[in-house]
Amino acid sequence: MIDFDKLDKTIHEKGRLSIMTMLASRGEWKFQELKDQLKMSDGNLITHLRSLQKVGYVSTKKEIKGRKITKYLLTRSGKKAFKEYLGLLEQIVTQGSSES
Amino acid sequence: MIDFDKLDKTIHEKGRLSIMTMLASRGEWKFQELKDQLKMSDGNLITHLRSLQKVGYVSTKKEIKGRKITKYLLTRSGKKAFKEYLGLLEQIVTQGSSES
DNA sequence: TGCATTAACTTTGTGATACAAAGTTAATGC
DNA sequence: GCATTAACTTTGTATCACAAAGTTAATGCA
Repeated sequence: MIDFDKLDKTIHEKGRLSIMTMLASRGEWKFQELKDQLKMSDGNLITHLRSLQKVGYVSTKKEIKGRKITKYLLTRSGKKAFKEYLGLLEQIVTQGSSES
Repeated sequence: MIDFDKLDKTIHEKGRLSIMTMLASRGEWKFQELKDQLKMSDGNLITHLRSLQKVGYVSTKKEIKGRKITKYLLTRSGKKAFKEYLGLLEQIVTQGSSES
């Protein structure tokens, strides 16, 4: 039986899952890029990013020169947590496709 | 880019996802069996089952003889929706594991 | 010098909902 | 007829996703 208690609630939410997937697929994303791709409001996006930072999955890089630009990326711990989350998804896919 | 809008919100919630996974892996489950396996309260479990029924993913079979027993199973539409949901999970796993 | 513009926020309000606890109904078996 | 059990229903609470609007600070152009 799959242990659904292990399913990371922070990652599992749709908005944050899409953020995590993007960050995992490519190193760094600007706030604006995430916003454009995911079509989220400023408030919603920043809130999700904040909660991902709070649990230590995401960090930021600030541009020093020019207009203020913030880039978001996964931390080591974020990569690990996401990997584990994907492991669980794989289990679900496998079990769900078995159709016994 | 993965289309996260297609991610079925009814299925995606942890509790209902675990129910759907169980129902997909084996034909019929008694209310009691689901409750024991998933360690949910009566109220929580029945509420999730109701919302799955409401969207037509789950149906019931009642025992006619003996103590009242209700069995839950996926409908055709539920199987289809779950399959599509799993398709999206697969995309996420694939993209997430690519680590470009 | 100052004004419009833009990025990245913060604040606030609302509606939805996961979940637990406790109560209800109806049937069984002793 | 009384305790027990399955399958609910009802109710309350706390969380949280999301949008809208306001804030701050920096830029570049008039």
